[in-house]
Amino acid sequence: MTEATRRERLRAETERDIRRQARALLVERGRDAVTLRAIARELGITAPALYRYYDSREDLLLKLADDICTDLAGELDAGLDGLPEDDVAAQVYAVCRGFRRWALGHPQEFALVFASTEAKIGSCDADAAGQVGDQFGRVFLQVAGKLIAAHPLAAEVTGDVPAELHADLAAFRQVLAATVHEQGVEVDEGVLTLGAVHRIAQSWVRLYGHVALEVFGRFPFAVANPEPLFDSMLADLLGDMGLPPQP
Amino acid sequence: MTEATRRERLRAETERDIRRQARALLVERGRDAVTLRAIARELGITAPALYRYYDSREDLLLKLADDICTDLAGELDAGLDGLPEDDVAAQVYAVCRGFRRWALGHPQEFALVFASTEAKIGSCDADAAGQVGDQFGRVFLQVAGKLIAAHPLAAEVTGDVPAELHADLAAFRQVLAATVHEQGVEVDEGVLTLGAVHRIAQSWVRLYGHVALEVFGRFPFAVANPEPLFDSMLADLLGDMGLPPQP
DNA sequence: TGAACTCCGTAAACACCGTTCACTGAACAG
DNA sequence: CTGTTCAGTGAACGGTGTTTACGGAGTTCA
Repeated sequence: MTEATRRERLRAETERDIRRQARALLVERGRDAVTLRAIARELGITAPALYRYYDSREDLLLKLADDICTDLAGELDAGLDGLPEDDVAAQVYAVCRGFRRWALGHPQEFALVFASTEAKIGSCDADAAGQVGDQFGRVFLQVAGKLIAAHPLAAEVTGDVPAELHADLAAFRQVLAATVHEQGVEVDEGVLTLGAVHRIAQSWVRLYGHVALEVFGRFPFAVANPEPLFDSMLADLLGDMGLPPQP
Repeated sequence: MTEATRRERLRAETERDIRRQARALLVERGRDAVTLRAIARELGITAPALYRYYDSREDLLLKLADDICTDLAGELDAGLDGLPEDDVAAQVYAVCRGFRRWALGHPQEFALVFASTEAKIGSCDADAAGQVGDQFGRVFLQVAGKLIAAHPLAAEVTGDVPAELHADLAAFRQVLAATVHEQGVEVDEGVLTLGAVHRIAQSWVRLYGHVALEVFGRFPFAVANPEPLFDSMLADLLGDMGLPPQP
């Protein structure tokens, strides 16, 4: 039945335990508290044992960031679950609101994955094959692709895109197309204009900007009631994308 | 001449040295490398001596963040220096481009001040008196205020602002007015509509969002040529504010 | 079964870290 | 000169990441 040997099962189990403990420490007391010795102590083993599973603390944090991306993607997917297949607007709202909710509820994880100066952590860029690197990026790009496909921005928008941007945006288009395709949804090449992918990038700038500012408390004034501020940004953003207003 | 006693002079001098060393460590090897022992070692003293100057490492980092804000403000002010007093558009461009340039050139400092989960670091919100907390906020808000004053957005924009936002935006308006006033520039109360300050907040979201994404490398695709991407965002943003296009 | 091998976990050690504490000696105030 | 203030010290405590040599259990194969 179980292909795995006893040793392999045990190994997988402790690896899971390690990440779970690391995660708990990160959530409760911040990145600096994710300590090899603290993890080991909690697991009833010694710190050097962890080196059988990870090359270093840095390596563990990297894997942890990957886990977090996957969990976030799962949460966003769950939020997408009950929605009608053809109501792209609702899906976009769900992903954007879900991202904000998750970030506010998991500030330490957000900081690790989305505000880390270590280049290796959570960098969402695609590898050579044009596949997106992490699970969160997958969800975001899938919905973005469906948004473009459902609400084709006229070609006239493309004219606005400066020539210097073409190369980068073409690369982005490829990533988008690959991500959407991976999910089985076909999107017309003609619809995926540079202007459209440019707007997607701008949308990510605004979504990320708002969420990060809120998580880090860096608005230039004390925001007592942040939710409507976010909603107005979101409405604006989706208006720019050609979607009708929606609660 | 010098009112200060010998002891006071020496104290001020070593305090400056401490911050300079701390800053160097932050820049060269990141936040975690800003270590009391490393600073002391470099200064030829022992670590406990630093406790005569700061309550803790955390306290030192907080003061460091304040220094950084002031330096950033100085750099932005310098970029503003040669510009014609009445060309607000040029001033806005200078501040936005200057902020990006600074952030890309000082990623560790940017992360400390603008992406820290510790609430006490760099939180730009105003205190009870309506004064902005840090020097960087001062520069940003001054230029924003002048932008509104020079290019009054018609009152019709205000109608778009949801009622739930009014309280927060009114607070922001107060901060803005106080900051601009502090510099001697008068701005008409009628011009500072809620719609206008709302757009300022949205502009900060986009400026911060782009810069942070670039510093942390979290665009969903590999950006080979980020400058035009920033410029197009900036042009869009200032178009929204009612400014004419500009190189 | 028994030998050979793989590999998880250990203890000890090294070089760091923040922080506290009792102390010295120079600068200062009168 | 006397008493006080205070920057800086050295020792110590408990914490950290990481390396090393080593034991012992799981696995493989003859």
